[in-house]
Amino acid sequence: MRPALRLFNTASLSVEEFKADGTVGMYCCGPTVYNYQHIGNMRTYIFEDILRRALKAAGFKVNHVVNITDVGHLTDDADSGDDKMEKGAEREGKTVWDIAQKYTNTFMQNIDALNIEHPEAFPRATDHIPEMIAMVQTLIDKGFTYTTDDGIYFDTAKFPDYVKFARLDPEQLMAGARIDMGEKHSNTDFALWKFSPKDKKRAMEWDSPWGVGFPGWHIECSAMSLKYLSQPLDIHCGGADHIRIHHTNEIAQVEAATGKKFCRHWLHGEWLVMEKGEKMSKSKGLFVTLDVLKKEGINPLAYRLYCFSAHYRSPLKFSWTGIESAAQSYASLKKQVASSAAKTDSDLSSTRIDEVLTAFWAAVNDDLNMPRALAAIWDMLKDGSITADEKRAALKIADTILALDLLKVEAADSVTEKISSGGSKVVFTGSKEFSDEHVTRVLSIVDARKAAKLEKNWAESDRLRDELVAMGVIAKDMKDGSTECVLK
RNA sequence: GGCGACAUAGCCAAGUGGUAAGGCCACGGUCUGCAAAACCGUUAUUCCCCAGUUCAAAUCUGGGUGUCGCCUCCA
Repeated sequence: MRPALRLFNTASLSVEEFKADGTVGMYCCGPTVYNYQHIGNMRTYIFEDILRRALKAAGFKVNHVVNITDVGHLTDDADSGDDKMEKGAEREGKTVWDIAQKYTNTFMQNIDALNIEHPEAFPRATDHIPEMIAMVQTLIDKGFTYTTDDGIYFDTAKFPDYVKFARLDPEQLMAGARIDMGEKHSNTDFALWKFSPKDKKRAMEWDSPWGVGFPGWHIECSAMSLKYLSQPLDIHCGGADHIRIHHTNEIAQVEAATGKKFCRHWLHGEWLVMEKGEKMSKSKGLFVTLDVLKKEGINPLAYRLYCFSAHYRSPLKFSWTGIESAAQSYASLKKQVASSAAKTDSDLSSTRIDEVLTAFWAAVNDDLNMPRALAAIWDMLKDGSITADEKRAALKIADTILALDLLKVEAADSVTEKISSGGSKVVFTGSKEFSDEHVTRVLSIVDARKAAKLEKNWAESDRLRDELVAMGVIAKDMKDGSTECVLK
């Protein structure tokens, strides 16, 4: 018996049993494609992927939508702010459209590398300008807006429930305001449509009933979520930063426009933080991408495992020693699976598998507690009362959530086999690439060491191994007489 | 300035009233000429500090210290 799926809801600040009729409509805030997504962004998508997989495991169908934000929002709320897409284009000497395509592509590559399932829809903001204009028009018609010199604004004073979701105190927000109010009536009012500057043509702008301009920063998610999902949405996710501004504004504009509840269940992922606890952020230039990880020889799935070490609602500290320990953990997990599991798939009763995975499902369904779920997997692997067949079958099921390719045998392409001139078999492993001459030198040292070992000249063979270490090579003597060289 | 979160072993962390999960590292053992790998085992009388509630507190309350986040685009 698996327990019912329980999930934290930001709206109630408590863990609730999740219920839905059949299909779950789920909207997750996606990337703005003006630059690389860093691994902190990826942490949120991994959390949402676990949510998606847990929903499916609990028997729900999922209709999952993730937006691609390819409209340039401003870097700040004042007129002086630059458009991020335009800045990206300027930086790389390309058009904004090229920039959007480039970073959409790398985003897709990244999520694929992390075994993140694709949602049912990936709508792009620029394909939905008419829907956004229609929603703004509705809000205008219903009297929730006012117009200033630079745009059409949502009047939060007309929506008394505005403060409810994030439990805001408008007076206090006012007191802390650091931004230029411009002509806004209230600090919490936000733009629905911005007019293009009169003296400058923007790279991305559209005609509207109110003049040439571009959509405000919150309208796209609202317009697109309502186009692809039925209201109220069952689930809406995003990063923790979205609670106070983005999601609060979304609720206001949607509920004002439709008169109906926007979304039932909200989940927010916490930050990946740097060693001092500061969040990884693009604007601070403090970030690591998946490609950087890969260059350092870290398997993306080791990063996925790293994300499971903390609960999604807790900040997770990132460090290089941390990611290396995750890589180590990932390697040893796969080795355990390979060595302890039987070679063939077996048909075991699902009751028995669920029994073996009791602790695992209890953890997953308890608000996606992946640290506990992983602990359950380690405990299961060490449990002598569970057979190898059962372990393998259980891991296959657990991997529908973990998606760590636990049963997949690694392709041997990172392993190179060479025969030295002395006839020794040398197997090269490891992530670093070495030049041909470097490899040749390693081979000759391996030969020399082998000769020394045959003469039982241990001092010489140890010296030669040290020499290899100095070159960044760890030599292991294998049972079959070959030498494995790990390049570091 | 306002609001909020967090503080658990060397590191990453789970645990929200019943006597400290798990991973990595380290250490010991088996194996090895020695190593490496693998396997087995060990590692927090204690959860930032002080006071309180309770039969019982890492978990609740009050105070203090520290770190971070949000209030501006942001996962």
